[in-house]
Amino acid sequence: MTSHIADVLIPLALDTAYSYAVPDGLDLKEGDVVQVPLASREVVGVVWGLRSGQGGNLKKVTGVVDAPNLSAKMRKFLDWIAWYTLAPKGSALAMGLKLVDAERAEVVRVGVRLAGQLPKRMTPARQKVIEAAQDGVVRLKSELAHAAGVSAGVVDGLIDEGTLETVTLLQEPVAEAPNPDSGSAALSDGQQAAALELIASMAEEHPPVTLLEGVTGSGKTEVYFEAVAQAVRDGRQALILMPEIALTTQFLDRFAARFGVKPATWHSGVTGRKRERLYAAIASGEVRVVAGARSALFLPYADLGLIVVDEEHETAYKQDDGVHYHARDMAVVRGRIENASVVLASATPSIESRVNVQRGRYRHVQLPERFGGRQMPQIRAVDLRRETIPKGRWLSPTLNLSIEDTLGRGEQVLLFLNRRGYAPLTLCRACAHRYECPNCSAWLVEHRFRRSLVCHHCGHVERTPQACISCGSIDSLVPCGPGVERIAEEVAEIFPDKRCVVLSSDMLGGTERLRTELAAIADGAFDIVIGTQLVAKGHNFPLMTLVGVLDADIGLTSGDPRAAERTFQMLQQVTGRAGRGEKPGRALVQTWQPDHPVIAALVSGDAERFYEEETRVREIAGLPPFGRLASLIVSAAEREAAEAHARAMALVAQPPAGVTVLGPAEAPLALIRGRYRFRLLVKTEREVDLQAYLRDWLGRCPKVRGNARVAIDVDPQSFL
DNA sequence: AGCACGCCGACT
DNA sequence: GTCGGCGTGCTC
Repeated sequence: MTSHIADVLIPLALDTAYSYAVPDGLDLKEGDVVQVPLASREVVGVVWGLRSGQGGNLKKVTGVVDAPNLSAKMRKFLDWIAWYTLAPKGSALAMGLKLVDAERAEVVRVGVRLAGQLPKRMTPARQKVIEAAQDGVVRLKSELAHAAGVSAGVVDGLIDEGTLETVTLLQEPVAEAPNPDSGSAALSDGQQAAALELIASMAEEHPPVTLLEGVTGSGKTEVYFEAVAQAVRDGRQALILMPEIALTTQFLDRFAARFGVKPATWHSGVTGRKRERLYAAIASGEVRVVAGARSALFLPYADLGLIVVDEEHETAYKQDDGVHYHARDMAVVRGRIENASVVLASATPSIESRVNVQRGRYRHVQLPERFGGRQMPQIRAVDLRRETIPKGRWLSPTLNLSIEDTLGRGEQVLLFLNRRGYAPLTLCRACAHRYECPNCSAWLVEHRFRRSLVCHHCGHVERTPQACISCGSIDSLVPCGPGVERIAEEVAEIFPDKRCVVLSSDMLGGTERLRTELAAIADGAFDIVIGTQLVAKGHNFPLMTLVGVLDADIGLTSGDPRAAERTFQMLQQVTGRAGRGEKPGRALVQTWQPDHPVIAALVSGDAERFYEEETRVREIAGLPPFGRLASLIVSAAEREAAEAHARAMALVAQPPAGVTVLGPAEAPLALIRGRYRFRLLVKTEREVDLQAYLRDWLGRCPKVRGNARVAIDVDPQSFL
C-alpha cells in the first residue's frame, strides 16, 4: 500500500502549504477541505497538492470536512491572486474559505416551542423564558433565550425538564430558479443590438471582456439581464457583482420583473445558516444567478458562464484589508480562468477599462441615448480669468445668475466643492504663521462648526486657538480659500430666503442622518445643496436642474499620476446629477484653466478626447502609461517606521532594469490609524518584472517584512 | 488566526 | 518584587 503526503494550505497568513501524512484508508482529492492539527489546535485547510511518500514524523490529517471541494480552477484563481497581490497564499485562501464557517456547517438547527408541562423548580429566568414562549411560536434556541433576556443554558434546562420541546426546522429554499423567459424585455433597437452582442460573445471559445457603456437611464441593466438570461438558458451560472450599496430592493425588483424571482444575494448581511446553504448551493450549481458584493467573487461556482461587474468604475471595488485587490480586475482574471464572459458596465468607465478598449483588449458596446429620451446635461465652463469676483467670494456672477434663474423656476441647485471645512489654510495676519500639521506638515483645515483645525491627511485635530500660537496676537487668524462651510456662508448672504444644506463627511449624525437628508433633498425640502464628493453618487434628485462646480481645478495639480483621471470621473458624475428628473439639466464648471484636457473633455462631453490627451501628456511627462503603474503602500509600527522607510528608500534607489521608481506619492511618512505609512509609485516595462521586483524587495527588507503591507495597483489584463 | 515568549511600565 | 500590556515569531 502506498502512503501519501498531503500539502495542505491553511487559511492563515502563511505562504506555503504544510505537509501532513494521509492516514491509511482516507481517500483524499486535491481541493478537499480537511481538518489538520496546527500547533496545539485543529484547523481547517484545503489539500493543495498530493504526493506519494512516507509520512515520517509528519502530523496526520485528522479528517475530511463536509464542505464543497475547491475546484482546480478556483485553486488556480486563488494562487494567481496571492502571486499578483503579493499576499501569502493562505490569505488568498482565507477569502474563499472564510465565506463559510465549516464548523457551523455541521450544526443542525432546531427550533423549540412550549410543550405545556411546567418545570419542577421554577426560577425567575425560567419564568421569563416561559412567558416569552407563551405564543407557541417555534423559535431557535438562541432567539428564544435572547427574547427572554436569559442565557441559552436556561432554555436547555427547560428542554431537559420537558417544558420545551424541540422541533426540526424545515429548510427554506435557498433561492428560487430564475426563469430566463419570464418577463418580456421591452428593449429599444439599440439595447437589443447590444444584448445580442453580449450573448454572442458568450458562445465564443475564449469569451472576451466587454465594456458596456451607457449613461444613467440608458438601460444597461436590462441589456446585461439578457446576457444573464442566456447563461441560465445555457445551464451555466451568472454572477452580477455590484458595490454593496447598490444591492438595493429596487435592483432586486427589476431582476424579479425580468426573471420572475429575486436573485440569490451575497453580501455581508447574509449570515449564518443562509450563508452556508447558499455557499453549498452555488458550489453544486443549483443556484444559477448570484447578485453579490465583492466577496461573491470568491464563491466556488460550479460552472460560471458570465460575470457582470456593475458600476465597474466604483472605487468600492478596491479592497485593502490583508489582501489588496480590485474586484473588477480579479473578475476579469476569474472570467479568464473559468472561461466566462465578463461584462463591465458603467456610465463613467474607469480609465483603465477605456485604455483596454483602445488597445483592443476589451470590446466596447455603447448605449448612446437615455432611455425615455432624457438628455445629458448641458455643460459649460466658466472661465474664472474673465469673471470679477469680490475678495472672499467664490461664486462667479455668471453662476449666480444661473442659480437665481433656476431657483426662480422652483428648481434645485447643487454647488459642488470638493473641500471639507471652512478654509483650507489658516494663517496669522500679524506674523504670517501658517498652521501646519505636526505629523505630516500638511496645512490644517479650519472647521468653523467644530471650532477646530483639522489635518485632512492624518486626522490630527486641534482646537482653533484664540491667540496665534506663534506670536500671541489675539484674533489675528485669517482663513484662506473656501471650503463648503464657507460657501454656505456666502450662499446665505446672497440668497437669504433660500433653504440650504451642506453635505460632507463631517456632518454630524453619520450615515443615518445623511440618508434622511438625501431623502429630504429628493423631496424638495432644500433649494440649494452644497456638497463635497459625497454628493457625486447615489440618490436621484429629480428636482435638481443646475450643478455648479465651484473649483474644477482642485486635484488637477497634485503629484499623483491618477489625479486627472479621478478628477474627470468625479466631475462627470457630479455634473451628471443635473436633469435626472423631468426637466433638462445644466452644469456650470468654474475653472482657471478651461483648456486643460480634463475640463475640455468634460465640457465637450468627449471622454475619449481626455483619454487620448492624457495618454499623450503622460508620454511627454515620462509618467507610466495606464495599467503599468504600481503603488506600494508600506505601513509600519512607529518603532520600525524610520528604519523601514530608510531601507525602502535605499532599495528603491537601485531598481533592476525595466523598473523605474517615480517616488513617494504621499507625504514621506504619515501617521494613519496608529501606523506610519508611506506610498511609493513604481513603473515597469513588463508587469512580470514588477512582481519579481516587489517580491525581491520585500525579501531583502527584513525589518519591513514583518509588519509591512504592500498594495499594488496595476492592471492585470496587461500580462495575462 | 491563536498561542507562547519576552520585554517594559504600574502596582496588589 | 510580580502582573500584564502588546510586539514578534511560529505553526507541517
